[in-house]
Amino acid sequence: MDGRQGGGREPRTPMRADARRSVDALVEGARAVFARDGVDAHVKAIALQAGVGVATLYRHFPRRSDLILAVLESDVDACVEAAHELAAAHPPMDALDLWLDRYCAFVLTKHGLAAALHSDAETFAGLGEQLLERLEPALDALLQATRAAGMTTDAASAMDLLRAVAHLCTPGPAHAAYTRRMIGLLLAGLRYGPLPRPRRTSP
Amino acid sequence: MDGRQGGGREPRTPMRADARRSVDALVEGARAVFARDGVDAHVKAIALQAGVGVATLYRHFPRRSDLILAVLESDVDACVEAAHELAAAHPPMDALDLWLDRYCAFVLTKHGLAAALHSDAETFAGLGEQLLERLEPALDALLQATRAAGMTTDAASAMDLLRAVAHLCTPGPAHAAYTRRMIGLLLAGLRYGPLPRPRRTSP
DNA sequence: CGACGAAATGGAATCGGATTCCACATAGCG
DNA sequence: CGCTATGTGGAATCCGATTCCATTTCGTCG
Repeated sequence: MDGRQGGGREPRTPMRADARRSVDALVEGARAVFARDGVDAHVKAIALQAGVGVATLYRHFPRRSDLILAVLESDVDACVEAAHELAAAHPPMDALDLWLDRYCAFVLTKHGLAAALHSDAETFAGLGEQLLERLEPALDALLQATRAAGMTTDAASAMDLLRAVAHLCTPGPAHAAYTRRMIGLLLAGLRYGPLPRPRRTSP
Repeated sequence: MDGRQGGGREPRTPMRADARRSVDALVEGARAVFARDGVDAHVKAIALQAGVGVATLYRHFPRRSDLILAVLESDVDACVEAAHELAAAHPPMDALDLWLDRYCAFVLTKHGLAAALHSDAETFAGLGEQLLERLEPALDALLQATRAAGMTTDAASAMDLLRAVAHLCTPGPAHAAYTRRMIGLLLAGLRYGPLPRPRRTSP
């Protein structure tokens, strides 16, 4: 990755004003086009929507995944903030549950992009990790609170849960109810701890 | 879908012998190439491996997903059989747990293909449903047994679980331990039932 | 304030691979 | 054995991603 504008906060070389304008337009355009056409939207459509040429797109986002990542980052930040607010406004277990709901809604909305996060191709390798790592401290704080209250076991880490929910959410918005039910089950498992595994008797 | 060779068992018009040979070669070739190059393998590579022309490939499998589906079907059948064997050899809860393990291993092995199952594109729409529907009665039998023994609630159906595990497995073989842990949690949730949801206090 | 060099830009050119087309081959049948 | 519908290979076509480069614009420094 270039690291100049996608993930990094502090560009070493101050970016030229027109370049910053292009990047912003591109991210906004990509958000709109991804929402309309899905994650496999044509590169040209994004450039058109942003009002720039394709070369400009490629200059700033050499790989498609860079663009996806950029689009997702602002949503992630909103999720992090929601965690703090919920923690302040609710008892630990409720805050945890409600935040998972919030996170789930985020992944559901962006499910097309989220699917790309764990595509098998190298194109997307490690793309999602960066997002999850940003989310991790927020969820970890919620979890620490429920653990301190004796409401959950440590059978799964914050990262574990983040991944699990992200995966559970991939089927798409039509299955929102299903997803929420599965997350509820997962949470109950976390509450009571895993079952003892059976001993294998035959191979 | 064509329905002549992919999913259907009984072709209405008896297929010509050379055509059947092509189909078999294609499926075997695709299995090999997918395993080597991943689900995005070049169409040409598959045709080459099968020793046929690309037109032949397209004639029998107009869409890529048809080929993927064909490759997966035999593995699914093995899973169904395993369910029956485990049910006969173990107590209900153990059989369920062990079978989920088996199913998880299957999805993990074919995770590249499994990822395609819930891709957002229409290309793959409904592709996985067919497989899950074949698996569903097998798991349902296992679940009925655990329910009869009072070991699980009906908080999730067989189909629910099938989907959940399939999704949980998508990260890939490297995360096998993680996946198994999450499934354990899910199972514990199923054992004890979901937690009551908190009432929403602020929007 | 007004050049000048580096960075950025747009659109045309290129490239790669999926999909389609069609003239030829062969199985299955009388 | 010959006839017809079905199946086949590979060449032709099409489509979109990626790269290239002549031109424009920014930001700075004299």
